[in-house]
Amino acid sequence: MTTLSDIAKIAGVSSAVVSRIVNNDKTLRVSEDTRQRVLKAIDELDYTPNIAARTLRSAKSGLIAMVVHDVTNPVYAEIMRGAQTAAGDNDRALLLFDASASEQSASRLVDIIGGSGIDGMIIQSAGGVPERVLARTARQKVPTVLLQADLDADAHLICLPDQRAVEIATEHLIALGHSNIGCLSTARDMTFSLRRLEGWKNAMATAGIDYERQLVVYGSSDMDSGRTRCAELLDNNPDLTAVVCFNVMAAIGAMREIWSRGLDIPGDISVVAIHDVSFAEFLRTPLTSVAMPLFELGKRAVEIAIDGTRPKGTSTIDKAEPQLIVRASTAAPKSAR
Amino acid sequence: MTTLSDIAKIAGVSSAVVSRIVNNDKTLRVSEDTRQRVLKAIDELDYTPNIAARTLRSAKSGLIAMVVHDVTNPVYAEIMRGAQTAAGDNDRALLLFDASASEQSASRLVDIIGGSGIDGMIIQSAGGVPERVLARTARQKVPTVLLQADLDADAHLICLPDQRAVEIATEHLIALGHSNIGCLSTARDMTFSLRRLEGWKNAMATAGIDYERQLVVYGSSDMDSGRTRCAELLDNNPDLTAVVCFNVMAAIGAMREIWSRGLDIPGDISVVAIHDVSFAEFLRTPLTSVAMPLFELGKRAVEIAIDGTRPKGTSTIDKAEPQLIVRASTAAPKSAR
DNA sequence: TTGATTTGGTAAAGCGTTTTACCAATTATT
DNA sequence: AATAATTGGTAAAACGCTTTACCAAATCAA
Repeated sequence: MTTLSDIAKIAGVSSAVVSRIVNNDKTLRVSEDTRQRVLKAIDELDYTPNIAARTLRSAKSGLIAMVVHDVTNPVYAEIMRGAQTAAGDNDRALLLFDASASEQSASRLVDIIGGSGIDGMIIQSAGGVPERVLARTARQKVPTVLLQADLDADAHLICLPDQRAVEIATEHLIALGHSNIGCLSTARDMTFSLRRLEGWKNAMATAGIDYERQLVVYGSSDMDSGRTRCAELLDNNPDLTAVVCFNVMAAIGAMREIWSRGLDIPGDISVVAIHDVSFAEFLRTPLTSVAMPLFELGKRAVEIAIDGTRPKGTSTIDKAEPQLIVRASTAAPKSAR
Repeated sequence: MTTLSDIAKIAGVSSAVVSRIVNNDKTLRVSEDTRQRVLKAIDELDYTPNIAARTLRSAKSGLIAMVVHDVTNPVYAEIMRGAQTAAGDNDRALLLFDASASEQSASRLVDIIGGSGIDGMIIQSAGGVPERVLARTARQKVPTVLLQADLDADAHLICLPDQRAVEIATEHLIALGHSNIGCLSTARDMTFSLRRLEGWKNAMATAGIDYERQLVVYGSSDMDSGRTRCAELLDNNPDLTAVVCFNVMAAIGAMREIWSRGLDIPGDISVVAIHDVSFAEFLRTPLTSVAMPLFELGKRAVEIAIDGTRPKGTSTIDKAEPQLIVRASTAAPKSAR
């Protein structure tokens, strides 16, 4: 491999000069002639700095770890694309960990954190992250950005306008005439679930509708969970006419359960999901959803992770209101027809 | 940070011993007593080897780069999960690059390759990878694994049973009575598209059905492309009664086009897709598909990338036959009813 | 007793950068 | 002409690890 000193030798300077030219050191004074010689040598030998040496010396790897709950969920994929883009734009690369993959994967992550292998960490998967990972990031003072779900950790937190999104979804149902509206929530211990629940309660209260505890069930964000939790919801609430699902994949599972009972959507039950996906329109019943800026969430996460100056705290991505996209899965309840 | 020599000092040995214990060097002879002292110190100080130093010295980073065409496509996400799992199981981590993300991202990748930052490279996105990336991997002799699409590169190639999958799909349509069967292919310059096309031709020929060039259109693997190419297909082949789609997301786009013309699936046109997705069953018309071992593909890619002994060449993942999953999007053509 | 072997380690040379401190020549100032 | 300031660099010390070559002391064989 070509090294700094190879270049230095050819250009007839010390490697210090080459390093400082490569890194664009403004305090370096060098004649234009010398600079050109160095640049020429770099170009001719196609020199690229060795990452490991640079990392060792500078203690900056240029790598950001991203822990995602489940890469196959299109919702999270969109976040990843945002993160990916921001990483590229800021000369970083993304180390991906799927929390639902092997346990080994977490061990590896702990080693990388402990070994000063990353400059920052983004956690999309609060519930699925082993305690030891968090402990390590804390000990190593790795700037950590939590997405959506707060944790008892010294970290940044970026949120979506969760409460507002669910308010919008619920208000939509209420406007259609529903009052028996269930909540297919995500995990109980995630703070974003709670914010969303507030949105539901708020919309219900504002409309003067009484709500009961049994109108809420907690699950995760996949189809299977959506189906089983929705079954509970239906069993416990025979009069239910609508359900707000906190994740679009869970919503698909919920629809499956509804259909499997011979019920019609939206004839018997209206369904609205938080987050939109590209194929929502082409489902058996096109799914009404509330879109949120997922790409932006990923992008901002990276930006915050690499911005050492920003004080820790919570920020919300609320440039735009969540967008209600009305499709066929919501309609007036029978009672209102 | 705790370093090797911190441990050495505490345990009263040289850092060489500590290193060799950490790395589990079988040629090291050391008294059980000493070993325990070292292990104890490591445990107490919570020592983790510095990744950069290790990489610099050993020229092995433990990182594998994975270039994916589009992380939001669930088909590719499944490949990533496989890769992720294998990486964890082999003490590696995955560096993710989305070829459809920023151009900067590719530059960053080139720098990392040039800087000896990765031990291996997996390319899922043959068409989308800039020439300079390939040039760098070649120059750096980074073990490269191509997924599905061959390139003019010195690399491993892993394929799925593409031809067989399309044969199965096409045979299914033929068995239903179709003979006017179109092909919604993926990119023309990808070798897997060609293999799949062979499958179609083969099935057609075996059934004694004439086929014409205009029954094939080439596109990419997203919904938009599926829609526009399917439009061409329908325009050019008024008698078409079925279409085989080489990617499931493109298939959804194709269905959209078919529906938008007021045609019925499968009443007027049958649709079958290569690759299954979790929600295929819940589409407006449940989609008949042929499932292939995507997870396995990702897993094997990592295994091959890190196995330095394996000679370069092509391998196919064909433990199991592609699975035809018959749903509602395929039926007998009108002429046969 | 002597020589050979085994045991249980050690010393030190890199790996390729970055960065700080320093300096010899040249030019400017008085 | 003497001093000061600027120009255009250089030297060398880390960063933390791996690995090769080497060695003193203890044990063993004959």
